[in-house]
Amino acid sequence: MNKLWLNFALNAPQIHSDVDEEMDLIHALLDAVDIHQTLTKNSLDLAAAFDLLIAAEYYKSVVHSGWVYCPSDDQPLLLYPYTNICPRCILKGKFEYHPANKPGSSGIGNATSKLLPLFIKTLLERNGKKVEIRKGIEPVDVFFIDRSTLPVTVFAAEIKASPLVTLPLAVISERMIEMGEGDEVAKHHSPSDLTQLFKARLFIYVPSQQVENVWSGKLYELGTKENPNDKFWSYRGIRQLVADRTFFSDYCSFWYAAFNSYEQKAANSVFWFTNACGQPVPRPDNWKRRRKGQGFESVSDSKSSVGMDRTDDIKKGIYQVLKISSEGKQPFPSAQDETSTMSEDFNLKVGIISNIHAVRHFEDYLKPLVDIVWTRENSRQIHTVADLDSSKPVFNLFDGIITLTQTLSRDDWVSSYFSFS
DNA sequence: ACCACGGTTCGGATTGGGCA
DNA sequence: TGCCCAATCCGAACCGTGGT
Repeated sequence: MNKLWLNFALNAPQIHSDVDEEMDLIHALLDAVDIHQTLTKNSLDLAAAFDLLIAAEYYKSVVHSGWVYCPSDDQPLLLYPYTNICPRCILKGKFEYHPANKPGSSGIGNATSKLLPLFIKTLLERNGKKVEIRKGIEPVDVFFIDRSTLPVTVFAAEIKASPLVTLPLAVISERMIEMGEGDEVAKHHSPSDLTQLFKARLFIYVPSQQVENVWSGKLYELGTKENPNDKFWSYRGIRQLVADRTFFSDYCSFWYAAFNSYEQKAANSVFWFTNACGQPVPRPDNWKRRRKGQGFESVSDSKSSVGMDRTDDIKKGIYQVLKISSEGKQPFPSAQDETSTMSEDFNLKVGIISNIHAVRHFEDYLKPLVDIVWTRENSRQIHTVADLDSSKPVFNLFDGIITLTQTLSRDDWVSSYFSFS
């Protein structure tokens, strides 16, 4: 039963980016947000920008397989989608199944739980705050440390990060033909390898609204992945792209629409680009069945939810903050602890950090809990606060839930420190 | 250096609640 | 009642860490 994590919070290793490309992209994204936000004043820009950072991470692992050949329009494309459909056909209202290209769980978890703290740190620093982020241990993911207060304030955070959308990659293809009944015919919509991946001109496919609810894809050039070891091609590409105001403005318009449809489960074709969009409606006759059972594939499973919106994750997060608070804010006195000297005195705050607030599940899963305060008391005779020793401290279940889209705070320090604008 | 361990995310399988 | 889908349960794959 040690509380090492508490004693070493101030001395834990600092989190830093070991590659320039990451910090370069973060700054470029925040520059783009600054410029765009002065025009639109839309509070979603930060979260939209963060999705591009995750996208850069996803695009790292693009491979030759997993592309879909889409012959429609005058320009055939090979597309590399991140939900289970052809992204171009869906904009015409047609569900054309093709498996999504989510990278494996392993690397991505680590990357995002580092990228979100770095993104927030950079953001706060650009607003003139001094920020230290340190690697948490045991139940804590990351510590945010504010040394401008006395005593020092330490925010112990549980991190949950997951993108709303990852836009498909695209390459321009020549029109393909195949053998039909003894004659060559135009190749139809089908899975295909991109045999010339390296040095191919890779684009991001951005849905752009023509007229009310009519969308069509625009291609923005990202650049090239030079060879298998070219890990940061997408970081370079997106950094250059976001300097283009047209791109960022188009992208944000799309992202707002996607966010709205995610929130309302609206009947909008860009809805099908968002994670956790569920089953296609109406389901086409030839829609793919699941491997087992009589169910059908989804476009994107409700489990692959957005931000902190996965139900399992909310529950896990609440347990974590409760455990951290209980151990950290009101330590059990024990002989062992008396002898161990706390390296420094600090004020502990506890909360959850995510890219996007719990849009769908706040009402059912979080709202009933937000106003809970607690204390530890082993008497069974407590029925009102008056039964408690009046000097007994009482704590918040969490001091804040900080996300790029919305901050829920129950603490003055949290409110002022994590104000993003 | 190696290994065992626990933590991460993702996604397949199962459960169960709401609705026709 | 039976069907459908989101919620939940659980395991795979993988990573970092701490002990030997």
